[in-house]
Amino acid sequence: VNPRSQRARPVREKLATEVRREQIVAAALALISERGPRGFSLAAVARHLGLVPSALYRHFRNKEEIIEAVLEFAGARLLANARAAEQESPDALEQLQSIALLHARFIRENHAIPHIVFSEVLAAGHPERKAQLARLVRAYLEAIADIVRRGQRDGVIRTDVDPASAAVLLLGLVQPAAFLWFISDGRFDVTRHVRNGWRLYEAAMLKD
Amino acid sequence: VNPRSQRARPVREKLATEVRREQIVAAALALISERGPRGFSLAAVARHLGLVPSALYRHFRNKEEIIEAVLEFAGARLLANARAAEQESPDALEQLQSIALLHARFIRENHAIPHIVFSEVLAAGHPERKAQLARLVRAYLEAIADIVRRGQRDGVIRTDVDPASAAVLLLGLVQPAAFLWFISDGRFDVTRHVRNGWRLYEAAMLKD
DNA sequence: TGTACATCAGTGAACGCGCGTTCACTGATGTAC
DNA sequence: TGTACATCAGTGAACGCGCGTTCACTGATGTAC
Repeated sequence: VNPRSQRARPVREKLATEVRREQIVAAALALISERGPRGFSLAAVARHLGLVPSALYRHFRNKEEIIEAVLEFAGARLLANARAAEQESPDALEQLQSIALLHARFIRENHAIPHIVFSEVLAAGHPERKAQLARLVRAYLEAIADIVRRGQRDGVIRTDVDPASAAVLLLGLVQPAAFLWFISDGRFDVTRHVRNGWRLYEAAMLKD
Repeated sequence: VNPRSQRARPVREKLATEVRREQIVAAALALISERGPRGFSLAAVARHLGLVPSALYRHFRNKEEIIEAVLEFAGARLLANARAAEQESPDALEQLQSIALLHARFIRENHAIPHIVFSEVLAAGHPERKAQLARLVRAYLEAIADIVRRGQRDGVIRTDVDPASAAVLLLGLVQPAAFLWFISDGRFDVTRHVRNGWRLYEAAMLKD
């Protein structure tokens, strides 16, 4: 036996907590994306970073806290998408289309999201995790509804549609597409569906 | 100590395999609905039926086979909904609305479905489970697309919409609503959203 | 109608496994002098 | 610039737990005679 291999992990790399926290969140997302919620174990996260499981406890109090950080990250990304879309064009309908496309891309590039949203991560977690997710989604839908209202004021969107319903329906442009993409192992073309669906959505919303 | 309690399970109830298989599938759905995918353990299923875990192996080869049966049951229900909707009215648009409402009700009454669809049940299971789900959803969407095509032939639906996209979009009427209902602990009104959303969907589909 | 027997649903003890978490420790890193 | 020390990220052994699964058994049920 090689004597060097008997000394376990001879060179240890120490990184600051802020760096490790980000790495751990990224590893959690990657693992859920690749192997589903069950693939997200502390052992797997640690292995991904070249650490030992107990090392994670230097940066998070427990697994629950890691899930909290993952949700926070995903929520921030969705809201950032909404804000970015608002910058792109002054037209409310174009902003809505842009949000749908950015949302589709986000899920396509990071399909941990549907897993987290529906999965055991919530069921197993404390009720606070579910409440956190509810708050996050509500903020996102509120941002979309605001755009719809602005479009109604500007005279590009029919005034007889309920902004909240229109926001949920925009989610409906993306969510089933992401779902089909997921179960078809990537064969379903999300962007193509969102573009096709958008034409219907626009036709329904457009002021005559 | 009461001597009767020392004799474990003095009266044993034996039921035919076909009966037990149905009970086991029903128990699995109930447990996932109430406690999420993690709540669906063989121990919990057995407890639910007043059995011992190993008894389940008289009726299914392993846990995987139970999941297969659950998916089969759910898929049959969705297709039955589609067929029932077709009986209710000759009008394609009314049939589509009916499917959306029946689907919403099915999920509302049995919210194991979103869990199963996205959750670890798939991630953990063999690839065949995912393929089974994909087949099931494809059949459902195909049934809906057929109705859209019929509506186009009958002149009630615009001919420039892609039937497949229209089918996915109908799913988008229901899926986000079910999701919001789930994370809001039942406070979101699914049926109200589906009715509101339907008006937009209809407006987009209607032949001028 | 009564008895003998085969079938097979249900039992309970036991298993190996991966999980999240703890704890006393080690030793690299940055700071104070 | 060089040394002593506090800090704290990382270690590794150990834990209790619930899980899916096995296996030799028991005894209720339905059938053949």
